Amino acid sequence: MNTGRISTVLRNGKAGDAVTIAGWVRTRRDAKTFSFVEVNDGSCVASLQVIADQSLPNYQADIVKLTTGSAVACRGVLAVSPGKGQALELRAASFTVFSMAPSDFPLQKKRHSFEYLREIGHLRPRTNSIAAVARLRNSMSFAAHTFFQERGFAYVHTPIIGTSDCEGAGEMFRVTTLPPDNPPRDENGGVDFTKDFFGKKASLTVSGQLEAEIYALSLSRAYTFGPTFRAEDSNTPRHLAEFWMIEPEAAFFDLDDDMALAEEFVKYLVRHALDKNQDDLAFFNERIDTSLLATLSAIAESEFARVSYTDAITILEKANESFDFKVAWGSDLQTEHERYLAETTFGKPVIVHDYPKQIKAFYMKQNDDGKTVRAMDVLVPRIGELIGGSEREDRFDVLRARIAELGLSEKDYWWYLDLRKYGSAPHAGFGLGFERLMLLVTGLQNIREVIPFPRWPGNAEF
RNA sequence: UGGAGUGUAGCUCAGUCGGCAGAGCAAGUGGCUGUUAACCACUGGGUCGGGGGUUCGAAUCCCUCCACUCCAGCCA
Repeated sequence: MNTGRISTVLRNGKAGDAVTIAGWVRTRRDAKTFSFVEVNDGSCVASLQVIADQSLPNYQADIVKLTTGSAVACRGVLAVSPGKGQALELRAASFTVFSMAPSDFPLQKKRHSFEYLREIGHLRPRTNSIAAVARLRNSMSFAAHTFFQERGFAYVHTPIIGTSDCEGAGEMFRVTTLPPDNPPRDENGGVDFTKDFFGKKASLTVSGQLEAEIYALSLSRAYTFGPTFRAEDSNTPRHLAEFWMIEPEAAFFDLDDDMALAEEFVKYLVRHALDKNQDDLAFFNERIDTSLLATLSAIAESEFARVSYTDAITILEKANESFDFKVAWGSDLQTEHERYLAETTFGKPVIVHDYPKQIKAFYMKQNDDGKTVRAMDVLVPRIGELIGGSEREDRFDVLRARIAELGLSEKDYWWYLDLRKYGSAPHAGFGLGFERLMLLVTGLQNIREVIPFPRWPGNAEF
């Protein structure tokens, strides 16, 4: 079946063109001697208005009974539409009905709540909103790869399953093939994981960073883009149990290079959306967030603010604002503090850098002041933390001492330490939560809407 | 996981002081019409989230459980 895409027909078609399209009926309106059938194939927000005349052989039998959700194909000729709302319409010469959606089809020609749509994950991409998310997500994925490819970063597939028990980024999902009801026991009565598939405890990855460092210290520039798993009991509009993270890692990069890369990356992606997904963004701007286009244009053109953690604390202490959480040097910035900085103080994305070492991970490079590390977070209005990154500790002795100081086991990190022993080099990287980016570019409120099949506590149906 | 809120027709919601279960949309039937979430009329459609209690009587008050949403924490 040689069908055209509706996006192409609407963009390039002219009156008189013979075309065939296929898709799903959004709505039908009957006139005296013909029917208006709006068909959408997911290629763009717009549907194509098909004129089905009563002279069609299956007019009475099928067409006037078409329901929302039915699957059809139409062959005919494009014509200038005399009605308002569309430039072109398709005058059908033949009209095939593949299947008629019964009356209990869950999607109707009206707005549904996103909560309801989550319950019908198998059908929700047939809505304008979720289809627009899917197209934009595809476009953003492609742009992320293009950005790094253009800059000499190699795409590295880091493992999904790992056995390092202490990456320090939250609760992990255990991977095992041991029988849950009667696992092998060791002499202390505990589960004997040496009998497990990998010979030790294994989990789904919480970050590809440590492995990305291996490739950064061989290819110089590498990045990962893959699924990431956190078994936290999180129930918020910004967290998922399974999400996609982009993690570039570059040798001979210091924190300033890292921050510059992060800023360039975010702007590149936003600009790409503004350039290549105008129709979908216009849809979100109209239906979801009327300030979206203005916000994205501002981000694309703004210079991100940079402020040290210490200066940020000073700003927050002087702020004429009653925070629920006390501001104090040495404690982590709360969401309310981050939003105040991004939304009120600077009114644009802000990069906070050089955090106290006690609130950051062991692998971050220590400053000479003995108190802070070369870490940075990119905070954006409305979303909060979009990116977290750092320059990595590349000095063998310093890293080893830090591991000991935190009571971590050196033998768990033997290969990570080896990287500092053999040809160590300054390097830095960051992690960008892909779904957080999607929140930014769609204007949507809940992260469960911007991933095709969201997973959160109690939910993994589709 | 803590705090707050919500749960009524397929969907979105109203339901007053505890007194016969409602509207719009969707579906079905008929009508009208180059329509635009088309329109008009009629028809069918209910475990009021589940369980327990108070009461002559509970969608409504009380207890409990469940689900979802928002805020917060964990973070990306």
